Amino acid sequence: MPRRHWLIKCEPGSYTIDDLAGDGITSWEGVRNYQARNFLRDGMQIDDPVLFYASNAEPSGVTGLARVVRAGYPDHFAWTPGHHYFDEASRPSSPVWFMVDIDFVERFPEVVPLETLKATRGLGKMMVTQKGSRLSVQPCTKAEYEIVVRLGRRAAAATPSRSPAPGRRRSRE
DNA sequence: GCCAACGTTGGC
DNA sequence: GCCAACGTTGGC
Repeated sequence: MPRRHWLIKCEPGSYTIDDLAGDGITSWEGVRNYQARNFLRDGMQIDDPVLFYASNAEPSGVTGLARVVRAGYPDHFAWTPGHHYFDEASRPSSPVWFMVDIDFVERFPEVVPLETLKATRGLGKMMVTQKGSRLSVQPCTKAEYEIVVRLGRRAAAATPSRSPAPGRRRSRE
């Protein structure tokens, strides 16, 4: 099967690429949307590349890369009464919700903002750039993934305010 | 904090 | 099975 590529969203108040860098491997539980569930359960395979997207952020955008290290398995947090992710409809004998494990790969020097994604050639059809796209687990194409990676690795150089071009720097104040 | 877009629930 | 009401997501 060809390698699949993904984008996962999380609000910085919950989890960030820095948290992932610190944790290394983490479980990705708590997704409570059927379409996203299907991608977690049926789509994500070990070693699939993942874009890590910060939503509701300033700015929102892709902050780094992760990798699937465990394919879909039942979200057992749904079975713990009182837990934030508890759902009485899910049982060990017939789990409703699924999760994966991901591993940290890379933190971009700067976030690649949604605005940049929208303005970048080749990303016009990417799910995350569509209006009203709320899915927290999305597939993307290999080409889209690679474009975003290129943007992410160049982000620092593309931020003009950060470092003036050498030739234009004043030698003395 | 606003609100548009979307998903889910439940009355009928 | 329709659809209004409601809840949530997430850009802005």
